[in-house]
Amino acid sequence: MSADVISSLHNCYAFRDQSSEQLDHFSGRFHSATFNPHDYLYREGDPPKFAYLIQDGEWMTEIDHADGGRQVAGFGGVGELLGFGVMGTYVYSLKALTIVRSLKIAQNDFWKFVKDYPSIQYSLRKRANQITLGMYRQAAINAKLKGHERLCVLLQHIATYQNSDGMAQLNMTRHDIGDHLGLNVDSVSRAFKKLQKEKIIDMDNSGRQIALLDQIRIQELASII
Amino acid sequence: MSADVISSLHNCYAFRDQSSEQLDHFSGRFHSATFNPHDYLYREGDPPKFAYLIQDGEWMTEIDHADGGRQVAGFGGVGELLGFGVMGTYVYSLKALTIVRSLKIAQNDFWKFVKDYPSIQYSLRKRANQITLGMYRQAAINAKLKGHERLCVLLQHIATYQNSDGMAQLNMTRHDIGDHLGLNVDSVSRAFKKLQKEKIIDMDNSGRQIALLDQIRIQELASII
DNA sequence: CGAGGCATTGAGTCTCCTCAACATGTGTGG
DNA sequence: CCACACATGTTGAGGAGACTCAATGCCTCG
Repeated sequence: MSADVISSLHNCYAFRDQSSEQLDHFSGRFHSATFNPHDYLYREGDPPKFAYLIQDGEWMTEIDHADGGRQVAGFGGVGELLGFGVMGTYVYSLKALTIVRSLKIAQNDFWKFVKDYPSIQYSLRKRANQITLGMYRQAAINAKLKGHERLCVLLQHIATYQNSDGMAQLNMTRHDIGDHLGLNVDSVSRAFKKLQKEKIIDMDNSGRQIALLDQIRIQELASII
Repeated sequence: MSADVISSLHNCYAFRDQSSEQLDHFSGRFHSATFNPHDYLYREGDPPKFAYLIQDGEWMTEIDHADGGRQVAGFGGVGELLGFGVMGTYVYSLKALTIVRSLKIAQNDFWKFVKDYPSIQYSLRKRANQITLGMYRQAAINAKLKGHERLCVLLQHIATYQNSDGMAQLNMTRHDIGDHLGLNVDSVSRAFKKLQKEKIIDMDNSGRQIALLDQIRIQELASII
């Protein structure tokens, strides 16, 4: 039971450098939490109670705008640590796309953990830098690439975190994809159709199961050139 | 002399909570550095030697892409602390737009400072969160707004950090602006022209001095709605 | 004076958005 | 069990906005 927790912590970038003994001291502070598809782990604006370590499943982060518009910040999978910001409230919502198994830890316990083992600080800062860089990249992607090219970037990303060779299982809607890539639903649909016509991808009838037929071409289209 | 350093540190978000005695311990580690317009304080990819606190002047941060393309991450002014990332190299270049007066501190000294006064950690994390949120916002702006609307967002930002009521002095080129907003030079020029024709802004002959004639309308256009 | 960087402007083209119609699947209430 | 609302997705027509390409003017610097 605790061994499962420790093994999950070891697989997270933040705690990778801690010894099993160190993790053992804190493993009792983590508690399992499971969510169904479309559940929110937390919502933008709520006071931050817990940080979450994703053990299994897929999720998306979203930020609402005043008018009902929405920015989908990102999609992700296993091993990410989320919700430990320092802004007084959660700054984005975290939503389950599939069944999500997670370990949650109270903010106070989390920061005590970090304080006791300062090397975690370094890992957190490093990850924060990577995420910020990723957003610079996304801003450039949305600004410079065409719709079907942006889609290639996303398909590569999904195939990577799903670790499923040459396949991408889309657990989000076309609307979600559009809000991430800065396209409307119609344009997302047309972008898929274009890649399919050019035999770069193939789709099943549901439109949710994508075969990446020509990964070299996908890589080319996804490059910021 | 040292009083000048301490006063500058006090005006920076990261050191605002430190006592004058605490700052005094470290003020000797900061050294003045002045840069001319178009100078780089540091370049993307270089090993990080110093962190910089901007005392005076304006700057921009940029990230190069493989092909010669470029993402301008942002423009800014006085009081910002830059270059203390943890990625092994600087992740973006920092370029002076005007004459820039700064205080630089060696990375080792900076992190020793932070270690001695952990509340600085908190400020740094908070600021990092704000910057990441700002990039989410920029991604949404570039994805959803029209050219002249994006320009309004930028003009508001510049007027804010220049703290010059109803005016914006553009110390960057149209090309820089385009690389920030995801537009090409021509489109930037047309966006200015459009705002000018609609009497929302006025420009001098140089095109570098912008009067914000209708700030209410600018606010409306800049809103993500 | 000439070269090069910066900025503007016009013509033509392409991408994406808007709006509308339509298909499919799911859940709810009569 | 059927009728219906609703969410999701696809497709087409028309138009707005941004890009490409080219020409031109201004300014600075050697």
